[in-house]
Amino acid sequence: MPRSREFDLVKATEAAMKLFWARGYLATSLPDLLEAMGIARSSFYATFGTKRELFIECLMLFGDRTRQQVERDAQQLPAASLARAFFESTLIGAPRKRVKQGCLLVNSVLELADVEPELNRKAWEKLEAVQEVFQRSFRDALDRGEIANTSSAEELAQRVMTVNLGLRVQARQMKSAEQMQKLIDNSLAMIGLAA
Amino acid sequence: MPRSREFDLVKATEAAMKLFWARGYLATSLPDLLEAMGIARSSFYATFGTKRELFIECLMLFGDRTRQQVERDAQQLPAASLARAFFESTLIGAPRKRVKQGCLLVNSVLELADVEPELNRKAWEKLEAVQEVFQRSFRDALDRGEIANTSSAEELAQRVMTVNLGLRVQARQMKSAEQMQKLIDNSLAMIGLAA
DNA sequence: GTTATTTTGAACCGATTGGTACAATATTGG
DNA sequence: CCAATATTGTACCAATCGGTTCAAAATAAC
Repeated sequence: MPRSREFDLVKATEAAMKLFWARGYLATSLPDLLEAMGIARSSFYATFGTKRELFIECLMLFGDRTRQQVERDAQQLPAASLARAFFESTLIGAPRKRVKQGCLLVNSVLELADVEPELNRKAWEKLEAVQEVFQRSFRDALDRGEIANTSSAEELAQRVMTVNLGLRVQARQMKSAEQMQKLIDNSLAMIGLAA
Repeated sequence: MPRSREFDLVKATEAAMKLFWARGYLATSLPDLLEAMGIARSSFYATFGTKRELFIECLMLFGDRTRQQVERDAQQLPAASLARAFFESTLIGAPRKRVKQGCLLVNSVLELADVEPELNRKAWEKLEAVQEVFQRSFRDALDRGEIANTSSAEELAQRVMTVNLGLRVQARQMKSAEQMQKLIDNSLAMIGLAA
């Protein structure tokens, strides 16, 4: 048997994801990817297929990780503070550089809406999956009476999603963490979850 | 004196704007622009300069028109219903195709954040100008006591901006006008302006 | 008609795009 | 050492990118 080991496949995918995340799908060239991933052109096509296929992998990776994070939080936190935990961990707790990259899914959905409908659809589905986690959490909390039932679980999740999208766009412009914190506080107050 | 007339300069710029609006800056090629504008390659460079310069023109045109529209509404409507007027006119009243294009400024800000900092800055400034119109309107209304002073004008304008960004992203995915209307209603309820 | 100039179309530029082909090399198990 | 294969580097591909050049054609004022 032959040379069995490869480069770290996950690490390489993550490096690509970070690049797509920062620059977008179209603006990320193949040489850019190769350098960031630390592999040769031939290995790239042998391992990951086309740039498109790799990008889809990155979308999946990012989407699944985000959903899993919210699911973990949903098991440990009351539904009313789930949104704050999500916003603060990704928009305050994360390194400033990463915050300024916004969200790969949101970036992709906007960049590719008219240009790459299939990629756009995949990204949007992942965003909807996250919204559903919020919605389930709100539904459970409503059933248990932990939340005032002035709004439905669907409406609450929709609000979180709208605010989330708005915050991700602004995150790409934001200067200080203080401004971001104010923005988050104001947004959470607006959603109407006392917590 | 010579051949004085040209093609319609404004019409051509608008055609370019629509293309940038739908596809984004990077994904819009020069041949695409020429066909949509109905002019020859040589005329393009003689009249508009580079693709970049034309794009800046389009950003300015779009931003100024949007701000002017909000300013007009602000003179005729109570501040509390300004946001609804803005959202409904651009997200419900407009042709479905245009709604799905979202907002040129929002699209650009997200697409170009890391790739074209200067273009990103110009787009963001235009967005801030719109936010300021909202803020002025809220301030006047607060001074006149037309709005409950539970939130400051700055906070209210910030909320409108966050919701606006969120809605524009979702507009690129939305199917029916009914869903969009629900989303708008839910968002306006969240902002907390009884009107 | 003559002259001035806008507009056009086509040819051309170097650079870059995503993707392929392949021989050389490095590493593994036997 | 030998055989098998993962990986590399390089050369190459056609296509497209944004941008330039320039002569020909169209249109205007005189």
